[in-house]
Amino acid sequence: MPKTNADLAAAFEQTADLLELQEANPFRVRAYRNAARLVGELKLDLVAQVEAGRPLPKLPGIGADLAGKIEEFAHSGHLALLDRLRRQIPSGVAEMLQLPGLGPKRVRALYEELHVTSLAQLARAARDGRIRALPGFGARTEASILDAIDAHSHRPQRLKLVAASQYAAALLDWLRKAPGVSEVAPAGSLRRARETVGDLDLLACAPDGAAVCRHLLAYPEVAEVRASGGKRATVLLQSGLQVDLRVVPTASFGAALLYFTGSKAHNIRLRTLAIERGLKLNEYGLFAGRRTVAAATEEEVYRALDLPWIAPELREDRGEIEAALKNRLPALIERADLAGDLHVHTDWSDGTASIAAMARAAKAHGLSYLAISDHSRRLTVANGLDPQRLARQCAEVEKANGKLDGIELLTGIEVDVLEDGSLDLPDKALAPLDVVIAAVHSKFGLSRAAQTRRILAALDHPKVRILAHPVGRLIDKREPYDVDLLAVIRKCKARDVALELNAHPERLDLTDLGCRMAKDEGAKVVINSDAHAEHEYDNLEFGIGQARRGWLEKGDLINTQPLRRVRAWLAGKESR
DNA sequence: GCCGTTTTCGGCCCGACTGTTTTCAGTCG
Repeated sequence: MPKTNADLAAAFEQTADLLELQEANPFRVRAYRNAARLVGELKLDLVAQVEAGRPLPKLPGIGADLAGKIEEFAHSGHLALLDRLRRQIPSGVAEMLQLPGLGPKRVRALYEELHVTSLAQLARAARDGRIRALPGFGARTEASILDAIDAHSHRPQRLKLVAASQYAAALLDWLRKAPGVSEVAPAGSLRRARETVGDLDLLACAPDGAAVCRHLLAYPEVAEVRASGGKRATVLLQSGLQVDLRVVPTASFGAALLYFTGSKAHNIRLRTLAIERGLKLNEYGLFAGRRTVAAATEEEVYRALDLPWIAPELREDRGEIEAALKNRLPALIERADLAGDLHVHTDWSDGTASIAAMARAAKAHGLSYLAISDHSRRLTVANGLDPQRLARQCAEVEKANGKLDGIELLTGIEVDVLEDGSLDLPDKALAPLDVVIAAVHSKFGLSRAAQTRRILAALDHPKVRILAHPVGRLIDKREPYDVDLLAVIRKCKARDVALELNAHPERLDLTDLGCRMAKDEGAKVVINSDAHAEHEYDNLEFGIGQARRGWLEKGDLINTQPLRRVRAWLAGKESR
C-alpha cells in the first residue's frame, strides 16, 4: 500500500509517544506532535511530492530534521528513529498511555519497576496489589487504573455533533439554575462545530464556583465524579460522555470562553502572541503584570493582541492567526445566507413526506427554492425512480409549483454513478430536469485509480451539476472511499460542477478540509440537507458549521444565490 | 526539534485537581 500523509502523521505521533516515555525533551516531543497534526491536515500529498522528485515546501514547524524524516518516510516507508524506539519499548507500553490518569512518568515506572508491557499485565499487577507498593502510587491510584482498563475496553466513541448538541442543551439548562450563575456557554469542540465531540466543555460564570460544581454533581444523569473543586468539575454521564465544567467570575467570561473553546493549538498561538507583547494570557484575562488589559469579552482580548475577533470554527491553527494579523479573515457564511436547498427526498423514493409537505417545510425553514431529487432506479431498496416514474414525478412537481406560494420547486434527481462512470438513467430521461446530482452509492472498495476515474467520468456528463457527498463516508461507520479528492475538485472546477456539502449529521461530506481545498481551487460548493423528512431541514445548521470550518463565504456557495442566478448557473453548462 | 522587528542560543502556554505527600509531582485540558 502506498503511504499517505495520514500514515506519516501516525508515525510522528507514535514517535512522540515513545520519546515521551523515554523522558525526552518535552519540546522535542511537541515538535513531533505538531508535525503530526500539520501533516495530517495537509492538502499536499507529501509522499507523492517526494516521489516525484519535487522539493518540499517550507512548512511551519518543519525544520531540516523533520523535513529529512518526511523524505526518509516517503522513500522507505519507515522512520529509522521510530523503528529503533519500537525495539526499545514494547508496543503494549505505549498503549497504557491511552488510559486516563496514566502519563509518561507513571507508565515508565510501571514498565521499569514492574516490567508491565500490556494492559492485561497491568490489570494483573493492580489486582495483585503490586502497584501500590511503587513510590508515588497508592491504593487509590491502583483502583483507578483497574477502572480505567475496564472503561477502556468499552469506551464510547466520539459523539456526533448533533448528539453532543442535545446533551449540551439539557446540561446548560440545568446549570442556569445553579446558585448565582450569570452566564453559561458551550465551549470546546462543540462550539467550534467539529463533526464529532469527544467530551463536553461547558463554561459558567458565578461568584461561588464550588456551588456551581456541586450543582453539576447533582445532575440526574451523572454516573461518576472524576474531579470537583472550587473552579472546575469533571463528571461522566450514564452514557459514558465526559463533561468538563469551568466556573469563572463574570468579569473573566471572555478570556475563559476563549481559553475553553480552544483549540489547544490556537490557544498556544494566542499566548505566544501575548508573550511577544510582554503580556500574559490565561483563562482569567490578558495581563500586563498585575494589571488586567482585557478579560470580559473575546473581542477585547483579541483586540488587545492586535487581532480582529476570530470565529470559533476557525480556531484550529490552520492559518487563521496569520489571516487575522493581515485582516484577511473570511466573512464566513451564516445560516440566514441560505436561500434554497438542491437535494431532498420525498415519498416517491425513500423519503417520508410528500412533495408538497417537503416544500412547505422548506419554506418554513426560510428557503425560497427547493430541488426535488429522489433516488434513481438502481437503488431498489430506496424505491429509486425509473424513467417513467421520474417523468410522472416531474409532472407532479410542476403541478405542486402552481399551488405553492413563497417557494419554488425545481425538478431533479440524485442519480447513481455506475461502476464505469456512466449514469443510472438514460440521457433522454435526464434532459428535461433542472438539477442532476451524481452520487456514488455502490462499489466503495474500488482502487483509488479506478474510483477516481469513475467519478471524473461522471463529472464529464453534460447534465451533471452537483456531485453528492463527494467522499462517501459515514462518520464513525464507514470510511471515505479511496479517491483523489484534489483531482475531483479540479474536475468540478473545470466543468463548473458544484461539490455538495451534505449536511446530514452522519455525513457532513465534504469535510471541513475538503471545503477548504475546494475554496483554494476556486470550485463551488452547495450545502444541501439531503432531507428525507420535514424536520431534517434543521440539519442545514450542521452543514453551515462545517462550511464555516472550511472557511467558506457566501460567494463560495451556489445556494446562497437567488433562484434567478441559480437557474442561470444550472442552464449554463448545457449551452457549452 | 523549531525558531528569530530583542535572540543562531535559549527560550518554548498556563492553571486546576488528585493523590501521595507534609510541599509537590503528575496529569489533564
